[in-house]
Amino acid sequence: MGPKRQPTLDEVAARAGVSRSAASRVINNARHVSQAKREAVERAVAELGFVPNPAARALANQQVGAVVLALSHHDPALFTDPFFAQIILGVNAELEKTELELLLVLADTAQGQTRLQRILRSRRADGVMLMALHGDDPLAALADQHDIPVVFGGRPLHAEPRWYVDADNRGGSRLATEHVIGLGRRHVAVITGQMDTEAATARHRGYLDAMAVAGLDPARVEHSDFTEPGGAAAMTRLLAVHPEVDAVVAGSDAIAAGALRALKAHGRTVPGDVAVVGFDDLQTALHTDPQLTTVHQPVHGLGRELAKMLLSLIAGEQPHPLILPTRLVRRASA
Amino acid sequence: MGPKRQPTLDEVAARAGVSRSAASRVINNARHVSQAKREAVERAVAELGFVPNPAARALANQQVGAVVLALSHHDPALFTDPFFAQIILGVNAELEKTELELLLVLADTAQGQTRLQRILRSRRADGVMLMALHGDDPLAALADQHDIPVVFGGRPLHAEPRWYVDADNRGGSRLATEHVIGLGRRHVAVITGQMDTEAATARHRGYLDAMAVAGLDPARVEHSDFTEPGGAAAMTRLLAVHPEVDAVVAGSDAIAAGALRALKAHGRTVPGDVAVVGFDDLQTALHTDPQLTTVHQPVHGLGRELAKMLLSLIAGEQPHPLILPTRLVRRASA
DNA sequence: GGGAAAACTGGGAGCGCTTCCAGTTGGAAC
DNA sequence: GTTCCAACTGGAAGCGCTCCCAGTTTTCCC
Repeated sequence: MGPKRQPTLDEVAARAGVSRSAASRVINNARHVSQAKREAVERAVAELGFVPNPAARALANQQVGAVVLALSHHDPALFTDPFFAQIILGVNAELEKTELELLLVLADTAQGQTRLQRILRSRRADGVMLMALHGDDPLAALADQHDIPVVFGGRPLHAEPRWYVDADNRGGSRLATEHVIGLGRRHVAVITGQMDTEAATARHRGYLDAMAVAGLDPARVEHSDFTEPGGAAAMTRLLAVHPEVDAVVAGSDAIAAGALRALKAHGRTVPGDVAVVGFDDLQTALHTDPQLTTVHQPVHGLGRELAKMLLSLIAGEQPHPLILPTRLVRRASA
Repeated sequence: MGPKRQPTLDEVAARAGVSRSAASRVINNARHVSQAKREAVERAVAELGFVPNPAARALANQQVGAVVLALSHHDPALFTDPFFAQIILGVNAELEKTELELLLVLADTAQGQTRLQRILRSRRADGVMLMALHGDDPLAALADQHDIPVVFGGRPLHAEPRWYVDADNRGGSRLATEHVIGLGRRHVAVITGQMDTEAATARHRGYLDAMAVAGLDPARVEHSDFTEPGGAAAMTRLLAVHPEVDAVVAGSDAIAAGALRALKAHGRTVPGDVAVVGFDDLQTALHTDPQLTTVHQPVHGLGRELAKMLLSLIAGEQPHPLILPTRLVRRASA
């Protein structure tokens, strides 16, 4: 920590022997600067190690040079899910191409909500990405209340936002269900995530779709959260109520991992006695025993598209909502 | 997105019938404001929904109201480790008590490095938390190059930063090793993380400490990265070279999980044939089969302490480096 | 009731950068 | 040589907020 103040544009201009305006034009490589002055300024910039002050820039420009990624989840433990890590990586990958910084807001608590509100109101960012909304989430309404672009990752339960990126949850889940039915399983159960999320309900619908087409009874259902312990607990309940179950379509890989553990504890073999299909296709799916047959959703891509959509919105374009395809990945568990 | 411009301090002042200075004093609840004016201003603020513009504030104040958490890792996949999620949660928990925003920088690529440089130079943040440095990491040197507080999470390999928070890696690893020795194991191996990290080398040293005390041969060592596949590969190598191994001290839970998988694949039972001890005590440790005996390190707490240290540094205090205790958690694998 | 100390008050000068605008310049065309 | 136009140039006015400071009002003692 040496107290060296950063040089200002004025100092750069002085050193280069030009006016501040000219220097500014060079920095922003605008037109109307002669080659000579441009080079002089560039030299001065390099020599002084000048970096424009973002606060001053933001003030003059009315743009901040930062966007926020808000992760809304009621349970901090959920943030531990590699899903979010992949989203962040995806967003980051896209942002790295720009000069924009990433503000991370964990809007789980009431604290976080207020925080996000404040950010929106005060123009601390040029745009917002909002992830994983629960049904009662007040964040959803925030979008059109403020003069700032907001894109959604996934959809809120009871609203269709103007801009969002989502995965084809329903289609993917249908694929998964069809797969186990194709395997000859007839007592197919489903373990959902929180039903106050769009993802969980859509995946449940996919299951219903497939079961209806096959003419099978879709009544074997347990609700859970998106965690491993939740999945294990749900599986245990399922075995108690429907001991005949011979396949499980899980709402996520974590749930499937939990189900696997519970099945093993109850002496059932996988996929022998019970076939299990997950959803997400994260690293976890490779580390279970047996490895998980699962529905792949492009999580990293979702993050990237989220960022891209926001960028194009900030650039004044009018992007279309996006639904990314999902596909079945066959491994050992089904 | 309604184009409602946010009100400015001037408008608030006008509405409250006071000067801008007075209004500013109220906002920052400084002294020298009569009760009457204070209330008038507060009313105006509420009515107008005024929120101070951070850019203007930053410009006038010379403080930004944001800190950055920089995660340096050479492999994006590593970021997926729940370890980082916990760190982020811990940091966030502490930051929520303040008005500071969190800037997330993934400094894995050269891009990220430049980015961090730029942030430091341009005073885009009031402080920096730097995590997980590899030995050759140029980030380490950044600390004292700029007039901005920097605290380290973990230590760089060849440097002792002025301010850091770390876990007692050496002590924890020694505990783990002593534990398996106490179990009667004599052919104790170690699988390390990347040896260009301080954490991995310190944990290796802990193993050496315990082996020396017990008078055992500390030569069974394999190096790996901190991932599950890495752990599995290392375990396989270990079995090939030292088939007599009866205990493994792993450099992380992920490594241990991989080792477990490899052991099972090679027909060894755990803990029967081989005892396995992990390090971290993250969720993963509960989801392996058998559940992992492991060294607990307070990751969330590490994040919190990291943030607290930075805050106190920003507040002008001189905090001391901190080493958080680790402890052995006994479960089924050893 | 007088005087000094304490408590307010608002004007104004920045913080560092962008950008409008009224000039200048330098050629090319005539 | 003019004339004109496009390409430059730099002064100046902000962007919204903080804070110093000189001036004004209150409050408090004796």
